[in-house]
Amino acid sequence: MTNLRKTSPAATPLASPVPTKDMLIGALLRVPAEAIHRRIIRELNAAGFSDLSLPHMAIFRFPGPDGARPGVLAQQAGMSKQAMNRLLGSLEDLGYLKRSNAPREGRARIVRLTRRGQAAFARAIHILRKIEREWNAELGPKDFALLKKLLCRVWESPLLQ
Amino acid sequence: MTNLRKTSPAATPLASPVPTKDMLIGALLRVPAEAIHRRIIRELNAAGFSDLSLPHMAIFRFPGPDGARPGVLAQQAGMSKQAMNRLLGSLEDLGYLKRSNAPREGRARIVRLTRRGQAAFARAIHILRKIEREWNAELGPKDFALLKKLLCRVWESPLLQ
DNA sequence: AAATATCGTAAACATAGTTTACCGTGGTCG
DNA sequence: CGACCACGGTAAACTATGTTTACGATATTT
Repeated sequence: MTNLRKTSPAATPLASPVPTKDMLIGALLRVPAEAIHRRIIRELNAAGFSDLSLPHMAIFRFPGPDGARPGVLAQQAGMSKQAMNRLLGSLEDLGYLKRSNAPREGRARIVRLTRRGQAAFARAIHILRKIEREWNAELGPKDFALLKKLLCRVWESPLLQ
Repeated sequence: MTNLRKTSPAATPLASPVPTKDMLIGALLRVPAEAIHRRIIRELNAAGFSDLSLPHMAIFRFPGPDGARPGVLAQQAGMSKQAMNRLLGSLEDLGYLKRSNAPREGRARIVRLTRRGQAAFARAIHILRKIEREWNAELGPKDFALLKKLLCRVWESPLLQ
């Protein structure tokens, strides 16, 4: 009679009931990409970085922000400099990084990960490697390597405008 | 001297300067998936559906919402029922769909695409097929089919929790 | 030196999501 | 049967996060 949870919070997406044969490349890429994304945050949260949320992942991802300039990070993430700056401010408040002035360039700034920031980033890489091992086991080493190679070719091609 | 644009709006993400060899599966999937996502919205907007925005894509995607129930759509999209309902309301206001009561089940509702909604969904599929043709030409038919097949295997595997 | 472009920042605003709460229907079990 | 409760959907308040607009400081150009 106490009002328990009667609402559905955000959950991991449900797989669609449609045969995979008919699926187009959009869904085939999007769904696993999102699954990985969510899992990284989940495990990062469980690993002591519970103050990191989804949008922070725009920074703790591939090449990592260490040594980069805010504007470049914004461009890589596909968001405005202002939005990126807000994110950076938030992560600075949380103790994951700091912004300092670039040497010899008064207007530029440089992002530096703190020790905690480095730990979180290393952890994210660790989780990703664990995921890669799982995929490797499921698909087999040859096919997994093949999948990555094909995706690399997409990356290097002019397809991604 | 009039205040022209001095700010960087959201742009398409910049490719990172790191060799693809070192990239992990997360980025390899995420970046092309996002590129496709953005392109579909862009072309949908250009094709006369300029009132559709990014979040609407949670509905106009793979199996399509026609005949589905709001709660199921929410689960598939990985968001709360309330958020999905807001989206559905927005799309209903824009004339893309309507919600009606399900027959024989007083509490359930059914989403139905209007003619305009069907047109938009068909257009999205059309754009995706065009993208597939481009990938097919770039990678070669064999390798593109292989890529899709491998992604299907991922989909069917228990990897995507 | 003045004009202008660039990098970073800040505040106002808009959008979109979660949390909290509720209504009506349908099933369950005393 | 009737009380209870689970379930699908909805609405409002709150929160988070992004864009728009605007600006300050530094570098560059003329």
